[in-house]
Amino acid sequence: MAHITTSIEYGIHCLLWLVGSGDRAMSSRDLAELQGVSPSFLAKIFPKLEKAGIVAASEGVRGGYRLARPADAISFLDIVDAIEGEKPLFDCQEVRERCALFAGGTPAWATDGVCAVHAVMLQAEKAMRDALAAQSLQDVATRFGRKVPDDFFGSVEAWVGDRISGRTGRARPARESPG
Amino acid sequence: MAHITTSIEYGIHCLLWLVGSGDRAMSSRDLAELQGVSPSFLAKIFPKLEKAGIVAASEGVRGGYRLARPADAISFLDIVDAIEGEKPLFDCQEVRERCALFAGGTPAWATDGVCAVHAVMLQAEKAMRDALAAQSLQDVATRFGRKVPDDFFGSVEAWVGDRISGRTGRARPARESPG
DNA sequence: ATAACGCGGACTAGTACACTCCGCGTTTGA
DNA sequence: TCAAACGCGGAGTGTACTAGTCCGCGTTAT
Repeated sequence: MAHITTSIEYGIHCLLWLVGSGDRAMSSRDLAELQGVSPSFLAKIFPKLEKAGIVAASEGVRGGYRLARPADAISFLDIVDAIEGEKPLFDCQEVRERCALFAGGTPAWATDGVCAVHAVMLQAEKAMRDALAAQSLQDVATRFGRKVPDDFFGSVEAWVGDRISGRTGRARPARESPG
Repeated sequence: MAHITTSIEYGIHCLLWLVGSGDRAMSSRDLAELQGVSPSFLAKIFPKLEKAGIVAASEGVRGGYRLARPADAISFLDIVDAIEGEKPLFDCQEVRERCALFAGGTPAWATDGVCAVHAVMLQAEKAMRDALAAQSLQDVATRFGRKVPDDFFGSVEAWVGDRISGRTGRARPARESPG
């Protein structure tokens, strides 16, 4: 099991689909089905991204989400903190205060400053956060864009457009007709 | 809650007490009571440190643990891995394979190499592990030693010696007598 | 007016962590 | 020699968090 959860993983993958989708909003359900993950679970993640100012929501029938700012201004750290809520890597139990030799009262020198063990963990956490902060959504999207075949994003556009118009009845009235 | 657990915290604090205690073994119960933590819980942690070659155990009535190698050859990363077992920071769900556009078969270009999101997380994990590997037990013990008053380690020696001899009856036969 | 949206609360199953308890074999010292 | 102090390991227990579902609400386009 991991400290960086699957919620974060799903969130990042969704945001990557939103990079370059311009002003067209995508619903969380479409993003879920496009990626083969649980729609109801994704629906729990997006409000967190919205409260953090990473995506902007539009309500109503053609509503959905789009990036609230340029993809190069959204770091992986932003996303992790938005979804997980800045949970520390390490939760210091202040063992140093409980030494048996301090029966009755802990001396001042023992609790002065940050616990030495805690300090090491904070340093490690900072190293991790710095690494996450150094990667933007745009970086990874660009890296991914170089891998895909030329017609891929065209296919995605078609798939999304097909779904929206299919639901609102402007096109494809035949398939999956009720009854 | 934290990914670096309290087991690791307790383990590190114990090992710090063992730095400089030379060839005298300390029992896990003494280490627990010296620090005010659960003896039975500590007893679950030490066998992991022993299997990892960080401490050496001696059995029997005056048995206990001592460091298996010099404190400057034991890094925080060694301890974390010994107790937690090298759990990854991130568990990739391979979302990229499940794209709805890949109905039936995922193309080779999509699964080529490491997932781009996973790659970022691996980089962040490496940054954290490097930071932990850069800190040795000796580093922190030295840093702590500069904080304590001159007679502190003497008091510790006395406390430990008192406990051992008190239990085996060589001294202090009076206090806490039964009945 | 209906249906697709986002929103949020309540709920569930599984798992991990912190912690306890017990019984075993080993070793020492009274 | 026998009890007590050790380490060792397995089997628990309670709590908390994660992943995931379900429902009803207000909003909005067709």
